Amino acid sequence: MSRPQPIKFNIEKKLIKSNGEKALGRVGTIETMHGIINTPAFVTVGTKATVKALTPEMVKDLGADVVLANTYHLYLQPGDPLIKKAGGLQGFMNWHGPTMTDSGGFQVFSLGAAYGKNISKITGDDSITGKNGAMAEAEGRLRKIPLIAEAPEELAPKIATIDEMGVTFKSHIDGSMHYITPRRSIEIQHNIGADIIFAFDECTSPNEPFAYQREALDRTHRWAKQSLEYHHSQKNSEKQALFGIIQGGRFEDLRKESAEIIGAMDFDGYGIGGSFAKEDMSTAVQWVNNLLPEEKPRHLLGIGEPEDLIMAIENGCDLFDCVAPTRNARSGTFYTKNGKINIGNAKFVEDLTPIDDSCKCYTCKNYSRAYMSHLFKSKEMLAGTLGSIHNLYFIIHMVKDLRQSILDGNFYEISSAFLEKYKAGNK
RNA sequence: GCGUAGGUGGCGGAGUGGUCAAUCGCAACAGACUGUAAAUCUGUCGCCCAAUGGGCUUCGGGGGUUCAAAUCCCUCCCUACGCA
Repeated sequence: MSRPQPIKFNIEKKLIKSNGEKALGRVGTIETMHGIINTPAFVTVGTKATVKALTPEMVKDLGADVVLANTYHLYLQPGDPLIKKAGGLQGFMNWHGPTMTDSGGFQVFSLGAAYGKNISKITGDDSITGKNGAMAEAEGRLRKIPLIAEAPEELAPKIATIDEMGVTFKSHIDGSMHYITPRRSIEIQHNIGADIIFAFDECTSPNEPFAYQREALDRTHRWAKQSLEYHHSQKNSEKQALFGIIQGGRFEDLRKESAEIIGAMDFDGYGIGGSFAKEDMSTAVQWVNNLLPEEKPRHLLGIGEPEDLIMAIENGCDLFDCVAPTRNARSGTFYTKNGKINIGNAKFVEDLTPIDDSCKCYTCKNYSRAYMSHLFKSKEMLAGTLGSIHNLYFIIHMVKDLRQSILDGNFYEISSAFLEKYKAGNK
């Protein structure tokens, strides 16, 4: 009955509301083969076995506990057999702490339904209400291109298509065709060898109607079962933990059903997936976390703006990964306690103060906004490095501070004080 | 001094009688980015306005031809190269 546990999750303290009621949030630790993750924890994204612009030593020094890479990307390049040969992800990329891999499920979405469209992990109302479709139609008329009304999907450029058994991808690198099934995703993730891996799921577009969400959810549930069964049939399940993923779009009944079905499967933890409208996220997380088994860790996939992290921590998520800190950093958008700034703006050219005067990161301790502005304007490589150090430090330490505040019993004071200043700065 | 090629918006550089306030690139100015198709993408970029439109002044200076000129002619100024 009891199989060896690849990770051990301990809850140290639960969040208590001011009226004495228990909230969903909690503080804990996840023990993996390669070290401990103190939760809630921000998971640094290193899709292609590298946190863009940073060495592993920098990532470690700025306080990251864990790095997440991507199955789809590493399978295509350099190929998972090579990574296995190189000693797994840890050995290959020289990161000796805990690691995770995403299953490639998100690429079903970003290379499929969302490909070429203005839809992303967080989607504004415009695209949900179909404004982009209308604009494309107008453009089509302008160019006298006949629109095939009954088959708009055929016109949509996508390089991933779904069938019952799996997903066909056209490599974004060289155009070659690849077929990934749940089992194949787990096989690849076994070769990559991260401490925590994810079941292969279908992340749906919020534009899809209920009927499709229903169909996709059932498929994701079947895939979850296939992922889990294959995983447990392999020795790797003794050292790698597998997380199942909850989907269900914006629908309460689907989300709850998914939490119950996936939550009842013997996963080592759970991921909450999906593409959200901003206002949907908090409710979806609450529906799901009220139902998931309390004693297993929960990962809110792909989330990470400061206000979202506060919501996620309050509502019982233990892990969250996000490309925002590093992607924003590389395009010159930095987090500060007073909101985000764009270092490219003219007002920073001669600003000799640090990005955030209260920040203790390497960048803020040693460099000014004027210097960062100069690095960006002159397109120097160091810009992305110093910027990523700051943004990751900011987000990781923000989460660490919130973790501590739960231990100290002042989460609500700390988080609302943060939000007040942060939102005022963003206007 | 003679010859040749040129002088276009902050810069580079298209255009060579009408559809030109003038392709494009850079710079500049702003915005976006949430399980990384991303060191990326988008918008603005002569001036003004009651602004999915309208008005005004522009293509070295001046003058002309024409219904119409950045584009043709004359003249002056300037630049590069060649010859003296």
